[in-house]
Amino acid sequence: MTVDLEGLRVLSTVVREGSFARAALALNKTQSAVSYQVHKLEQQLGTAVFDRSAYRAELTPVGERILVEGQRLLDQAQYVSSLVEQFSEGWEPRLELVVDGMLPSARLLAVLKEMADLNIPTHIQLRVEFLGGVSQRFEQAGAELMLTLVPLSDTRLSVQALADLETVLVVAPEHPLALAKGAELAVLQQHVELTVHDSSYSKAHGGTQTFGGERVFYLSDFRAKKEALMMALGYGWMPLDQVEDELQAGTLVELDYLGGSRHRYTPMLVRRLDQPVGRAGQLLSEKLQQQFGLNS
Amino acid sequence: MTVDLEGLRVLSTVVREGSFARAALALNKTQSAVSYQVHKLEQQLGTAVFDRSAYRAELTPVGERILVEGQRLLDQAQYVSSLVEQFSEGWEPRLELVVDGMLPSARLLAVLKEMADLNIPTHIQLRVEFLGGVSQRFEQAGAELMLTLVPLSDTRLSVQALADLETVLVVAPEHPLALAKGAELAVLQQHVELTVHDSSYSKAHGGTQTFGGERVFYLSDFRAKKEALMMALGYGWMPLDQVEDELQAGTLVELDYLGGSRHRYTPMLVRRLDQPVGRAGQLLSEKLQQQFGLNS
DNA sequence: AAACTCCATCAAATTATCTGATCAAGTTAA
DNA sequence: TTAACTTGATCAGATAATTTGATGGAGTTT
Repeated sequence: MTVDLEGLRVLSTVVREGSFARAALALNKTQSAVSYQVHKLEQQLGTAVFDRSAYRAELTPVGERILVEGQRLLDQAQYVSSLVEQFSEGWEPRLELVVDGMLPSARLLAVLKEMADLNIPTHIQLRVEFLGGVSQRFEQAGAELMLTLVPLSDTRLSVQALADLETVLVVAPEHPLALAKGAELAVLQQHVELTVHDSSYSKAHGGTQTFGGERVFYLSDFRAKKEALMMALGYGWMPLDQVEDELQAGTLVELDYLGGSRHRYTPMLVRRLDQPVGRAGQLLSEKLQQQFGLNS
Repeated sequence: MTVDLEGLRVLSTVVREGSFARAALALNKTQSAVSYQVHKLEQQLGTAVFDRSAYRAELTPVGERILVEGQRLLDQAQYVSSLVEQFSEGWEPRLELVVDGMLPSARLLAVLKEMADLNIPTHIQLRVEFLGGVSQRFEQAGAELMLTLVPLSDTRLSVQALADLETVLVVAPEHPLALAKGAELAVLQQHVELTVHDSSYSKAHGGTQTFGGERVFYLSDFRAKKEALMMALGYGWMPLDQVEDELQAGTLVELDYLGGSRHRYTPMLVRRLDQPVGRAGQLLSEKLQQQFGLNS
């Protein structure tokens, strides 16, 4: 009841060549084999594809439409076959990159767009995790690459440090801590800290928990965290590039904390040494290093 | 060298069912037939799709990707088959509508969008022509429907008059004719008239020609004509709805012409009586009548 | 009118695919 | 740990699908 590709291929050739006989020639078949395939296709569809009442067979309206859709089908089939060829040329079928959500997403997306524009056969999967969640996911999901902020020492991994990333301790201007001068840790602990939690553990997403005596509020990502900060729910660390506009506009202010209100992280591009890197992985690594800059 | 659908169907079933044997059961085949198809597919692709080194066969990375692309292929094949079913339920494979470019295109597009949203299997082709070109195209291309402004009397056609359409004679305010009061035809003829020409004849697109002593400038469509009018290249008739904004803003002004600066056309929805109307044609007719309104 | 080209059709030959049986290897359950 | 199963491969023979090659009627070209 369903079509097969050979029938469609023959249909397409007949239309292109203009007659059954010439299509047969083009396909290295006999004319009767072409006739057979056309009949088979018509039987599968349950409708006439050609009108043979005249001298030369002509497409019926349905036939015209089947031809168009069938061509798409043939092209797609061709693509599936060509995929494998590209895989054997070093392009990997899948490439998974795990990144820390603290990293500037605009840069990441720019890199991914560049990759997409190159029309690479590789499916690139991006996963966003936080802190420890990054390397955990990297291990467990068998991802090829990760961009993590947590240092690790595993001799089976290749680690390439990228340009530093700065974080700032911020609060809303109307929050009591905004006025504090040279606040100590004890002062901070009297208020709610907002934290983006490792998403694999964040079952209690958005719920308040007591943790080591401090009051911590867990959020799913930095977008939610920024909103919570601006609503003066608490204080917290934010990547500098994600709050630059707010600091400028004064909708968020930098905390005056004795322990230092700025902190540097070093993003690291990590891949496995025991697994060969495909062409897409290689390319992605280069583009990431270029976009994020090498550690100076 | 290229894949066939049966192999992909089997691949898909094996993955869904979890083993060759259970796939065989689901497909009403024997286990060895499934094995045969998988081998065939792998040979066609030139790569292993399953890794059989362990107890149960597992997809290779390439296999996973082939599965995904193959599924798309199978869905598309299913769609091609289902198309024919819908055609036999009264939906025509193609529907061509020829319209006069003077008609308000926003309304037309609204109707076409409504049709598209209904997810109809019919391919709707819209052709824009002008005046006589509309019925010419209707005849020659064998279109199913037309919206024309030129009255015709053919007993083999069904003609349904729609709500009138008004045109205005306009010029740019800086054009000499803008100041003319009660201009006669002879006065008009001293200036260049801008006309949208029947596109099938408009080889001399955009060129000036002498025609019956009058100087006429031919343009390809009303968008170009409006621009030319605003640049004060000449005077001409425009559909009221396409220049309402400009008349309001004063970037175009209505000519004071003795013969009358306004003219009414009656758009007519025409179809052939000798050909049955498909469901899409029926639906489109109704929506056009609804959108453009019946003649009062 | 003669020579072609169009496509259909049919029996026979050729392939492609499936069956059914058997096997080695790995898993499960008692 | 053995006995009973399951997993997928393989092979010869059976069956089904496709192709060939020959023929014919109808329409075209020269």
